[in-house]
Amino acid sequence: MDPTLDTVFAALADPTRRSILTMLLEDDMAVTDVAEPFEMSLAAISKHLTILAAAGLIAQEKRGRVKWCKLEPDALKTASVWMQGFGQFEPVNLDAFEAFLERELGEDRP
Amino acid sequence: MDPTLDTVFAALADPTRRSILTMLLEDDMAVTDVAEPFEMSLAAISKHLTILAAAGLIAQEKRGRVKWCKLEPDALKTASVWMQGFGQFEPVNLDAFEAFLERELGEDRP
DNA sequence: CGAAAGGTCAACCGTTTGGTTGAATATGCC
DNA sequence: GGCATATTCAACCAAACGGTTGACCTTTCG
Repeated sequence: MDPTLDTVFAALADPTRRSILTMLLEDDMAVTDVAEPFEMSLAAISKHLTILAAAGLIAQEKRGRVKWCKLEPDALKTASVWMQGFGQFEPVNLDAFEAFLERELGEDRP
Repeated sequence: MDPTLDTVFAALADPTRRSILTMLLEDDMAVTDVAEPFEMSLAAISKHLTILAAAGLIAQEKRGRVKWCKLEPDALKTASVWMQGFGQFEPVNLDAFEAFLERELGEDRP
């Protein structure tokens, strides 16, 4: 909808929402299944998903009574490009990039 | 200092703070000079700078009565790497990532 | 049909955020 | 010493955030 840098970065600032994105890296999920590993109400997760969708980070499609959530990484591009403007000072760090999948797909989930 | 993804993304979520970072791309600045173009109080800018420093995005060094602020892009690297992890499945974003690497690697050439 | 499952809505609550103002604290300068 | 400059501190405020609960639709299924 209106994925500005504000909304994207604000959406990414919450650990629960980042965990949700990481979960969606593996597969599309229904809202209830997204909520399952978290120790908070379904309504709270529903709100988080709304925020992620408003930021353009996920898309939600209702099929039957189930609402499927899937990753929509385009919104990340805007923010990523913005950040890379500062990257000119960064040394190359492929190690960190490789460590990403290990760390995020491993530890980060509740 | 505790530059987590939480604090980094939260710091980046505010447009004023992103503007400050952009200004600091050009040169190090004193707090008063950072505040000058904004239509808000000096105290407000001082708070923003504290948040940026807590996120590790800037460093502040006091010389005399002037506190100099300089960009500290290392904290961005963590967040950038995190984001790029999502981009790898997206062809469009893959291009951005390749461009990023090309630029970074290009610095070594004469 | 009626009941259960999947989600959202609405109202509420405590905490955080982003801003203000005025006083306070250093530091530099004549 | 005394005054201006640079910056932070403290108290306050409205709005936004992250969560809860209970009521409410919609869809599926026996």
